[in-house]
Order: sequence, then structure tokens, then C-alpha cells
Amino acid sequence: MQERATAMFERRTTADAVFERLYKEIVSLELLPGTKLSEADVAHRFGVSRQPVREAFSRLGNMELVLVRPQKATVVRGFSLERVAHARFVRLAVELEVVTQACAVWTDDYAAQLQQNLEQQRTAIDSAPEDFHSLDSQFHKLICELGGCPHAVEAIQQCRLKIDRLCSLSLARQSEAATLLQDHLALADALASKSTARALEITRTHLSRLDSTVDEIHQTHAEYFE
Amino acid sequence: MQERATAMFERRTTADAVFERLYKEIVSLELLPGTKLSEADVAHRFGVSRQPVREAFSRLGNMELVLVRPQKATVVRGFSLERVAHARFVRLAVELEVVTQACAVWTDDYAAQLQQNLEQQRTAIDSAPEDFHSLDSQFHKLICELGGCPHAVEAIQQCRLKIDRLCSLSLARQSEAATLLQDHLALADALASKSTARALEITRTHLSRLDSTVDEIHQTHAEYFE
DNA sequence: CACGCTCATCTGGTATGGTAGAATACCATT
DNA sequence: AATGGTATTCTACCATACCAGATGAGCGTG
Repeated sequence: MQERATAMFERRTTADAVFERLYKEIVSLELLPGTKLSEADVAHRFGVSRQPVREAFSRLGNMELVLVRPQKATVVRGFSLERVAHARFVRLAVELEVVTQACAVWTDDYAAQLQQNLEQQRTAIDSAPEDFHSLDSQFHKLICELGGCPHAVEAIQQCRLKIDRLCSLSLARQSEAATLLQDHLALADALASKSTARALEITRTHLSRLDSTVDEIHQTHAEYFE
Repeated sequence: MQERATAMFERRTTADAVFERLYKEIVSLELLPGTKLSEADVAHRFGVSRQPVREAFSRLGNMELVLVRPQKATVVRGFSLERVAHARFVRLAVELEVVTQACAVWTDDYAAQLQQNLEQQRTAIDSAPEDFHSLDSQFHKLICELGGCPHAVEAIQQCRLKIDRLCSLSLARQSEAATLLQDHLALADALASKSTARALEITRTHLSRLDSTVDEIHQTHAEYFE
């Protein structure tokens, strides 16, 4: 959703700039949940008028990143177990269907392309752990595209966005990378052998690994939840 | 998405009113795709200033119902096979997972509740065909809730919204109601016997019935597509 | 007649002032 | 000291004026 059909050569408006800047600050947790934002404040800070700020607030409100209500301070929204569960459910459903479709059309050529990405993941774990997350995304994206479900990419990405802000609070993500890679390898193998049932099962356990992370954060950072 | 956390007792702002009015006019096709909307025009027609209209345009833009770009007229967006395919894919994926979950927890009591809805569908087909659509929604919603996937309701509803505007152009929807009811009965039966595989298969064919309708409209109303 | 330029006009974007509702601080009263 | 009412201050909302880019009609020129 929402990435504002800011297609190719559209003029970049002030509101766009304010929106992107606030968006980054929120997802990177520079602005913590509960922080109060004021049109006038932000406008002054960014050196623009209140109008573009208002526009940006509206967009952020649509994404449920802030809560703006008439005559009351606009505030950065916290996490919600409900929203997380929702996103998790949809993503699981989509990934399962993607894998099903992919199994039906998989070829050796596709397997080779996946393999290339898997190699990069393997090396990244030791030498550049910060890249793993991006490679993880690409891995799932590849399966969508090769499997003939280009639509799914966007849907999955949306679900990820809703959870990523939360997961950046987690500590030991590196230690889990190895586990995730094992899942990826197993999934690639299942696809190659076109065994749908096994691929589905792997996908389920793969996505369920996020649950413990979410739980951990719910315990340690309860104040950020609503 | 988007239904604007207009929770319970929030004050109703002018922008809300303008948004809802335009929204209705668009989804009911009183405003056809391609219609040009001007902030000033609409503001004058509704007797308000441009500001709330602008806000409404922004929300409609987020929902991809209108296209608003700087210095060019805002226009009502047409349908897009791509967006339809996207929505269809996500809905299928979600429904499949819902059915899977439901099969795992289904009880006779659940079956009875579904049966009640099915009866209503049966009588509606002859006596009140205009109610069938709503009962159809409730049927799928029931499966979500009984199956333990309350999150799914919202996701499915969103997908429906994106397609419903288009389907209201279709002519003989009544003749198809009987077919849909047969699907529903078969699905209820599969759930009752907890045969997941059959339930999944029925769901696939059930949702695929929309495709011909979409194709038909794509042929007969090509001018509304983009 | 065909083409190209200019200018009036229309678009959404931005800035700003004023308003009503909500929250809060403060003071008076008990 | 606790409480109730009041005034101040803060909020987002709305209206208005102005701006710049885009459009299209009309005229002039080849």
C-alpha cells in the first residue's frame, strides 16, 4: 500500500519530503511510540509551513504509524499484538500460496538462480551480517517472481514493514541468521524436488520463528505496546 | 486498510464528510472512471473550503481510487487488471489458510452455525436476491471467526472492496448465486468432515468463478480500465 | 492551410490567520 | 489539604490568499 504512487518523474513536493523524513524517524525508532508531534513544532523544525506537515501527518495516520485526532495532540503509535498477528497471518497465507504455485512451475534454471542468492547469504552471515536482512528479502522475492506471483511481492513487503520496526528492537538477530539460512536451504531443496507438502511445512516453521522474537520484545519493551 | 480509525465517538470532521460522500459516489459508479475532479469545484459544490476537500482527495488517493498529481487535474481512477489480480491473489491465499485452520478446529456446533447462514442464503436466492451478496460476506466471515482467524476478516474485506466496484457492472449476478450457494454447501460439507484437501480445492474453484465476470467486464467496458 | 508561439486560465501546492475543542495549570473555596 | 471551577494554552481544523507548473485556446507567421 501507500507508497504514494510517487511514480518516476513526479514532482517532489514539500509534503513528500516531510513525510519521508518523519517516516524514517518513526520506523528507525528515533521517534519512540508515545512521542507527541505538533504540526507547528514540526513545521518550525523543518522550516516549512504547517500545511505540508499536516499532509504528512495524514499519510502517516493512514499507515497507522501515528494517531491524529481532532483537537488532540498527534502521537506516534506503539506496537499492537493484534496488528502484528494480522500482518503475520496475511504474510503466512501469501507465502504458502506462493510456494504452492512455485512448486508447480519450478525448473532447474530457477533453482540455479536461487542458489546464487543462497551463496550470498552464506558469505554474508560471517562477513557482513548487516546485509543478511536484505538478502532474506530478496530470497523471498525471488521465489515470488520465479513462481509466477509478482503480485505477492508487494503484499509480503507490506507485512514486513509492519513488523520490521518492532524487530529492530531485538538483540541477537545475528545468531538467528544461521537458523534462517538453514530454513532457506531446506526450502530451496523442497522446491527443487517439487515436494509441495514439505515446502509448505518448512514455510510454516520458518515464519513461526518470528513469534519468539515478538514475544521477547513484548516482555522487555511493554511500554511501547498499546 | 484505511477505514480511518474513526473509532466510536470521534468527532466528525468536515473532511470526513466530504471523503465519505465522494467515496460513495465513486464506488457506486456515480462518478465514472476518468471523471475529472477539481478541489475548487467540489469545494463549491459541497459548500466548504478547499482544505477539507484536499484532505479527502489525499485519502482517496491513498486508496488508489483517484489519481492526484501536482498541477494536473485529479481524476477518478479506472480499474486495473493488475490490481484486480493482486487483490484476487491475496484473497485466495488468505481464504485458503483460513479454511486450513478451520478444518483443524471444526466442531459440530460450528457446523450448525454455518448451516443457519446457508438456510438464509437458500431462501434469499428466490425471495430477496439483493441480500445474497451480504449473506455471502457473512458466510466467509463466519468461517474466519469460527476457524480462529479473526484477523482474516479485515484482509478479505479489503480485497473484496477493490473488486466490488467493478463487479457492480456485471449483469447476471443472480444466475450465478445458485452456483455460489452450491460451492458454499460443498465447502460446509468438507469442513464438517474435516477433509482439508477437498475444502481447499472447493475454495480455489469458488474464487476462480470471479475471473469470468472480470473478463466479461474487461471486454464490455474496456474504457473503464487503465 | 499548417505550424508554432504567447497568454489567459485552470490545476494542485504552500503559507498564514483565525476558530473551537481539549488539556492543564492555577487559584479560590470549603 | 483536598476539591472545584476558571483561565490560559495547546491542539488540529478550517478558510483564504497567493504561487508555480501545466494546459489549451487563440493569434500570428511561414
